[in-house]
Amino acid sequence: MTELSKSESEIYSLRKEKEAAIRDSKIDSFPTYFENTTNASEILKLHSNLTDGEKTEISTSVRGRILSIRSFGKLTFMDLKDYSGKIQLVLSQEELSTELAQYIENYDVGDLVGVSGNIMKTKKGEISIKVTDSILLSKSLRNFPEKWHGLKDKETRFRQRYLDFIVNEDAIKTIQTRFQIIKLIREFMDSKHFIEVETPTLQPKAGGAIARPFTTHHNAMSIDMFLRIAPELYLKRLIIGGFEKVYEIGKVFRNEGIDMTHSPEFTMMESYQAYTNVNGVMDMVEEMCCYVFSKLNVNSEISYLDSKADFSFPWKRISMFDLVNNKFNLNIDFDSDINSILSSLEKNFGLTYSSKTIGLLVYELFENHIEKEIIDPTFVTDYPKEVSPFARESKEKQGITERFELFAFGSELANGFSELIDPEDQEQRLKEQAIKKSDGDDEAHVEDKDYIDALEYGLPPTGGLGFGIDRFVMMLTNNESIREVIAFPHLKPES
RNA sequence: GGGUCGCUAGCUCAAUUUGGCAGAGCAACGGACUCUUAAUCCGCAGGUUCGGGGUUCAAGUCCCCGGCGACCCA
Repeated sequence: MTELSKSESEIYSLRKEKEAAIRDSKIDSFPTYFENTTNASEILKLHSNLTDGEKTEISTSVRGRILSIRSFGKLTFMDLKDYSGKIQLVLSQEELSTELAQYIENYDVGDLVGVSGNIMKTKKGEISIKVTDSILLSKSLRNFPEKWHGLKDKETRFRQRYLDFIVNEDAIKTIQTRFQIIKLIREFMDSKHFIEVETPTLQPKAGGAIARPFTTHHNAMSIDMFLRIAPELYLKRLIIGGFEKVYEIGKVFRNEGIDMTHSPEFTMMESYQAYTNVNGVMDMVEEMCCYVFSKLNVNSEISYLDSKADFSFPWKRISMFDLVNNKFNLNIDFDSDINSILSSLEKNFGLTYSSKTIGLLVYELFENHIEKEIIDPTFVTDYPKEVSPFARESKEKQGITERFELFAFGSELANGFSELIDPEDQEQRLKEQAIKKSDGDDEAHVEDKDYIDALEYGLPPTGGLGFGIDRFVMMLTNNESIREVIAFPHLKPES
């Protein structure tokens, strides 16, 4: 137990005394099981037609946490909260046995109790339970945050997330929506006959994305291992093995900074489907989001923070080259002369770039000047080969891949492509990454002979997708920070 | 990695500008109260001002070092 301050320990010992009084009472407390007949919101829903002041003989029992107590001496009101909502309890001392009345005197805000009683409506019109019996299920020994202002301090909210969930309805609602969304994504993928799989989280090589991994060590095998930065290369091995449609929802880990949109561990849905390509993947993403929106009753007009976006389908699909050309009034094509474009950018916009290739230049211009401005959901296509080591090169446009990233509200939501299936090409691309790595780029991809071996047995033409669950949830729950959509976001220990 | 701001009672916040007894509301505790729902009224108590050092007669306040957090930038 952490050390308590003086006022905290006073409350602690006081509540310990009340707990002892409860134990000393003839009423047998702290049962391991308490049967309820219904829950708070069900009661409110079923009895809204009562008239003010009406009392019924309908008996009910519920269980939950006491959120507040308003006492009038001989009449006491309490708010009881369970998973479904809140219900008011009315306790009239004259209608309870002396023993039970004394017993309930020992209840505090925060205690978990079971109650039985009859459903009624107060004179002021609040549906309540007139308590006839109650039992303490678990005692709270700590002082709760204030009921009106609640718990605001972000650090405390995330360090003691359970308190946040008890006190802040928005917090619990966000997490509920998160898991509902994940469930809906599963439903959709299952309906499309994808099978859900699990691939290694501990990997001897951290592959499938451009990111710095967390490192660990396996003692028995005596090798360093890495937490996965993506499940990609294993999922494609499953496609090689004959699974034609697979997906995985799980954590990936990237050893990078933490900010409003980045968490070192986050949740991705990755899917791979044989015999389709980048266009099929974009279609599927749209269909999947459509399913989620309709089940969540989300309007196609989505408000997020200060902006509004039109999520009606179909979503715009536009080449990164077109976006850049429109923005800078240029006419860059995959085979343009880089030097004349660099000088034109400098002359007309005062922008100094030293990109080595057309592809890298377009990519940098897009990242620096355009990405943040994309509000309506948009599939940006034609990613340069240099930044897409696993995507298949376009047949028509040299140096450009069949790849897209989906953006909305200035943030990346998804990434997908026609998978590179040629082992020689793949080997060459990873070699280029390895050179970057040896030049000091610790995010560059490692060579992976084992994966190349697998490709040599034949990967069918395949469309792959990575879909960022956390950011999707942020947009649908109107949360600015990724921490809000993660039940237990990481914080540095205090000491 | 750089910058700005913050950390005061269990919670939400004052007091920092100009160094001069560390305060309020809610929660708790004692009392009154049978229809409240931020209940009301009376009373009482609660502090390592994030930690360490320095300046000063005097530091929550100024200076230095450290911790944690928030935001902005790269």
